[in-house]
Formats: sequence, structure tokens, C-alpha cells
Amino acid sequence: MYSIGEVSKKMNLTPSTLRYYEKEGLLPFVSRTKSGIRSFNDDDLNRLRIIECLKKTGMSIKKIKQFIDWCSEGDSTLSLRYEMFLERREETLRQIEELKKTLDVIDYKCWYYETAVNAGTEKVHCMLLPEEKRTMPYA
Amino acid sequence: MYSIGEVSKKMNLTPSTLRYYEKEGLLPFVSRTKSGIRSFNDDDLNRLRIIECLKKTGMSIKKIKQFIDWCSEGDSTLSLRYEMFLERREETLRQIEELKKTLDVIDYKCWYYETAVNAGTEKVHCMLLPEEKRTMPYA
DNA sequence: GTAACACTTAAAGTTCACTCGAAGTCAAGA
DNA sequence: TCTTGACTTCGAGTGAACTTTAAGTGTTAC
Repeated sequence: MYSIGEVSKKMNLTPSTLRYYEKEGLLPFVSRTKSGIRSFNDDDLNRLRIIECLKKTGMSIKKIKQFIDWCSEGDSTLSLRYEMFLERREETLRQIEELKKTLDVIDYKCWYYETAVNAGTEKVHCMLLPEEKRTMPYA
Repeated sequence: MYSIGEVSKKMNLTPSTLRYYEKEGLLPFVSRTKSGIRSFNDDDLNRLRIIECLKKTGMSIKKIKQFIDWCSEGDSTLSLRYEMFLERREETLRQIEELKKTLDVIDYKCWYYETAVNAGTEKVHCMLLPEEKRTMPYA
């Protein structure tokens, strides 16, 4: 059993954030001591890890709440939850692809500025011979 | 030469967003017609593409403005800009790695729910034999 | 000429995801 | 007993990135 402070350290979230998540309906599973203090167990931590995972795929708090609600509704929502993870999978693959394309542009810019720094001026890129120039859609 | 409406279509940004970017100092290079209408050229579009690229790496408008300011200051800021792109490169690689780890969890959940949907109940995951279970830090 | 439409500004409004502050409760140690 | 420190609630505040609104200007088609 863990207090909100312990969980906040383990998960790298502030206690305020955890209370906010609870208020938004993301943590209906967290129990309380008889004096009203939140008490997280290891299953709760695992559920929090899934929530963090969904956040990293860019899901909003509202959509994550939808998923948590489905979990509470039991087996009748299994296929909805399955579909959701398939969509998250596609979205995550898309994001990885987009970041890889972004990285190509960044890599080009690293070369561009390395060359310019060595030459002492950005003008070097107007003076390069064609075969020294890199092909990029934009510079 | 392109109007704000044409650029908004080309870049998939609203005219309001482009005006907001200008207000925030991201587009000091965009000129105006004598009647005050913004007039973008192809170089401007390329600069906008770099701005979009930096946004995709998670850079804030303020930090992008810093970079734009450096560009306006000329060769004296070349190494600052080089350093910035090296940092962006590291950050982008980090994000790709994080997404790949996230994808592993999502993939596990896809399997988890596929199995549960086929069985008609989530309880199947308590009944699986040890060798059928996947090892994941959390379920 | 005039209607329609895309452009202009400045300022206010929206949404999201927190984040903080005030006031109070509870359990343990000196 | 009293202090300390971590917890509680509720409501207000924050910052980022737009987004909308209102009022007005300019250009083009008929």
C-alpha cells in the first residue's frame, strides 16, 4: 500500500496531478483508509502505468477516462477496448514515422550549420559546388 | 507570391494560426503588399516548414522565436543555431525511443485484448497456463 | 457601381492539463 | 500536549497554443 506521495515519486507525477486524475475519473480503483487517505496498491500502479502509456501516445484525459469507464463495465466492452488499442497502435506507428521524417530534416540542418560554422559564414551554402550540395526540399 | 489563405492550405494551418505566429515573432521575414496584405514567397514557405519541423520535435513557440531571432542576427549566432539543432536531434531520438517503448506496451495490450475477446472474457488471463502468459511488467 | 469575398487589426475567449493556495485533518515523535 | 509533516478538499489561477469575434479595408466579378 502506497500513499499519494510515494506514488508521485514512483511515477514521477506530482500529488496534485494524481488528485486531478482522480477528479477526472481516471482512478476509480484507488481506495481510501478509514480516515480518507488514498491508498494505492501494486495493481493500481500498473493501471497508472497504462494511463501514462496512453498519455504518451497523445490520448487526451477525456478519452483515457472513456477507456477506464469501459474497464469498469466489464466484458461487454472488451471489443471496444481491443479496437482502441489497435487504433493507438496505428497512431503510435504514425507518430514514429513522422518523427523519423522530422529527424531527417534536423540531420540536414545539423550538416548545414556544421558546414556554416566551419566556414565562419552561412554564405558558404550559396558558394558550394553542385556536387557538394545536399538535396533537401528546403533549407 | 502567396496570400495567407493559399499558405494556410499548403501548410495545413489556419490563417489565424499564421497571424498568431507572426504576432509571436516567428515570421519577421513575411512581406506585405502596399495595401498591407501579407505576401509569402517560396523561401518563406521553406522557413515555415522549418518552424513546423521544430514544433514537431516539441519546441515551444518562444524557443522557436529565439531561433528566428538568431537567424536575423546573422553569422555571429551560427554556433548557437548549430548547438540548437544538435540538441533537437538528441531530443528527437529520445522521443522515438520512448514511443518505441510505448509501442511495446500497446502491442502487449493488443494481444491481451485479442485473447480476451476470443475467449469472451477478460478472466482468461487468470486462467492461462504459465507458458502461455506473456511477461510484461504490468497488465 | 455594387456585391461578394478574402484580407486586415486588436482584443477577448477557449481548451487542455495541470498547479497552487487556503483551510483543515490526522498520526507519530519530543 | 504540542509540533511537524503529510495528507485532505475546493476553488481559483496559470501557461501554452490557438481560435473567435467585431469592425473595418481592399480587390474582383458582374
